[in-house]
Amino acid sequence: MSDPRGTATVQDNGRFGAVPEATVSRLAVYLRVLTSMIEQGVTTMSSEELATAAGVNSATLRKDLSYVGSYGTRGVGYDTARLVEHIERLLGLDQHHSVAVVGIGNLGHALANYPGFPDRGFPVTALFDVDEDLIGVPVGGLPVDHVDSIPTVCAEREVTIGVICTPAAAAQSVCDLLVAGGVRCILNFAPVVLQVPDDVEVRRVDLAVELQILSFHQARRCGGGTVPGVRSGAEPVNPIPVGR
Amino acid sequence: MSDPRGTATVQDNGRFGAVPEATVSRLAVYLRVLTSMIEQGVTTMSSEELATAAGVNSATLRKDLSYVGSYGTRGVGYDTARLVEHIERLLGLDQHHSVAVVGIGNLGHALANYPGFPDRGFPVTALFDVDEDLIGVPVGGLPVDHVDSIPTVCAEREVTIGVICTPAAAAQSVCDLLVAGGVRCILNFAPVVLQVPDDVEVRRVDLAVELQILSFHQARRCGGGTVPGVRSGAEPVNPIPVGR
DNA sequence: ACGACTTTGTTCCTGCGTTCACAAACGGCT
DNA sequence: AGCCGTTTGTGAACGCAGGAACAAAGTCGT
Repeated sequence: MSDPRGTATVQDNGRFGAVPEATVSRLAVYLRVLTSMIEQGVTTMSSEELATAAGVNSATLRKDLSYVGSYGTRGVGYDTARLVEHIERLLGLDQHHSVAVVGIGNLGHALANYPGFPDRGFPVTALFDVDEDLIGVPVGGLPVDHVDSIPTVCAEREVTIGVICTPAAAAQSVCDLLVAGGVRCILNFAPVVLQVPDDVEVRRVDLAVELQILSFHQARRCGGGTVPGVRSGAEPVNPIPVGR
Repeated sequence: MSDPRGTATVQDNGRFGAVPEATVSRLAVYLRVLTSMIEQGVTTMSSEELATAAGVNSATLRKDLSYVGSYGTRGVGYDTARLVEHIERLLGLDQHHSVAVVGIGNLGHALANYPGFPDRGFPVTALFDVDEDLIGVPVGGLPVDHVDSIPTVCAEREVTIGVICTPAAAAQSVCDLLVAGGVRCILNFAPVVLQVPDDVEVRRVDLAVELQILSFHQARRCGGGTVPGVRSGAEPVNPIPVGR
């Protein structure tokens, strides 16, 4: 009934020991920084340098790297090329990936053309929409297929990751189609909580939620600003118990 | 030097007691579920119902709501309308918000037209780009201004949130311009860690990182599957010490 | 009007994640 | 060759978040 997924630790089961979820997301950041530095000709970085570049504590970084069985050299630092290689392997980036984008609206269109996907090893190989006018139209060099063909096309092209950019109402049915097509990783931009089998991993990105979080922080900083007159009128001036 | 921001608890300072960061993001989700239910005519929900709809534990939900000084009725549940009102106030949504999008490429174009922003209280009131061909062109009914005018335009239109969709190389300078224009909340889609003053809040959304996290989970589940031939060839078969 | 049931609000506790601090290891210099 | 400074890797402590369990409170039925 309850779904403990979310911020839980990834309970190993495989080749590597258990790697915390938080570490995984940071590893992806390190990877980006490292590749960027390699392009600039940097061959060695200390944990301190890499940590500041990634915006984290150096101790956290070293502990994160210890999960990948890191090969740093004491007194020198990390070999950037080797570290990239190891992180990529841990993240499974040495395996084949193929992305399908469902819902070619504004956002889907943008993601279909997003260079960051193919650049980082995630080629987009299938596009889907329900709109007949879009079917067959090439977007970013790839024709759009009908959502009904999701299961067959995804199976054919060995799609590993599905990206849902549909309206909220269509998201669950699209999700079911992706799962039927063998897709077990889903990135969901629709503002709904998807129901999936246990062996399917869903990550939700809600852009409006991000703005609301920012709004909270600003309201917090500004201090005042609560508009009067919204209250029901029966409550005391300070209804919220301050402190805990 | 080190920047502990990120997953730290929001250390109060204001009208409400300290609210954990994780709670804030969930509150935004509850808000979306609640407004959706209200549209369907639901006037009362129990913590159990709301929790399952939001995909969280009911105890967690109740604890979250306790931070907003919740007004539930024991034996009945929560009045949806009142709860929405309280959450909106806590998140600062009763205050005026105005969003600027910088970088009108594929992604910026999509965000400028993203209905979820105005629908949830975040009207987009300014667009910026560096491309001369785009200046003056209306996107979603709003003309694009040059990035050089960011400080003045943001100040004029009282922009509270800046969204950066530029290439990585331009992100920091754009960020500086936004800060100069009085913007203190920034949503950054560029894959770089921005340097900002202490009173500016930055949230980063890296779409490729999301895919990499999914990739990790899939690699983890599949078990084997490491493609041979990519290796340098000097390492033993099992270079990573299994277990810790 | 009273009892029983439902549901909230809260307290305690467990577990994870982050940080500090230190010992082991390695390169460079004399 | 041996010493020293530097940096990694890790063990321990701290703090926060999540989950279970329970008492207070309020409603519904009789």
